Amino acid sequence: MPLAELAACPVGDVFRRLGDKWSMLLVILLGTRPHRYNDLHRSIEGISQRMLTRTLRALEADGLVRRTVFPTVPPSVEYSLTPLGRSLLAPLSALADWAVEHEQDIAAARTATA
Amino acid sequence: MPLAELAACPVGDVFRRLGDKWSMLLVILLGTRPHRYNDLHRSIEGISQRMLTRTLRALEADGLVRRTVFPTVPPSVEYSLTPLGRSLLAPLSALADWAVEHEQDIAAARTATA
DNA sequence: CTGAATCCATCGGGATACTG
DNA sequence: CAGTATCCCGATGGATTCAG
Repeated sequence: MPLAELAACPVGDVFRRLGDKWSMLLVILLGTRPHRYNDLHRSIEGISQRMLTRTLRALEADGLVRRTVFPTVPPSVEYSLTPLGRSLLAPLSALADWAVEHEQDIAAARTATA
Repeated sequence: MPLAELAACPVGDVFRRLGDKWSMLLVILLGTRPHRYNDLHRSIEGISQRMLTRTLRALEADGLVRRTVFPTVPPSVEYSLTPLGRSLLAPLSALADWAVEHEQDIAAARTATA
């Protein structure tokens, strides 16, 4: 795999897209099961309504998340991963596993520097 | 793999750390071979001295990058990946491969939305 | 319940100039 | 060569309020 060539390419875009505060968290969470709006709002703990909506809309525009409205009373909206979004779960999990394996290494480096 | 539990954990930290504009680019670039300062500055095309230095320092504090100073005249500084940094290349490549495979999917979703 | 709208603080990040 | 020091701007993101 030509890493040097990949660097300038879409890899950076993907990281910038998912590198914001909540995107990757939402993808992982929606990877477990579909969620409703307030369901997500309660699950995430700390996200504002504004950022939840904005992040969901961005992921929807990227084709990673599907938004399904059920015309009930009161209205109910379900968010789920698209096939593209689900295909992202595998490489995302690889990085998640790395993070878990090495979190104390990073913490150690930080305290050593501090 | 317990995805739901991982979500709240260090995964977010990793993404935020590498999600800035240049970090992941530097890791991939340093994964190919060690580089000197101006070497990186020329290779990256668009990065300012300020951000190059700041990003390198941050990666160094995270224990991902090693900075080696050779006391020559004029001074020469080499940046390379630590073992921890190299261990990150594998999951990073997985995500890079995903980005390359699906870049047209994302582009298609974007134009469909726009 | 599912948002939209507005206001405002913080921060990332670029341009430029200067230094050992 | 390898940085540091300032200045400055736009984007990110939180709090709050309003609405269908």
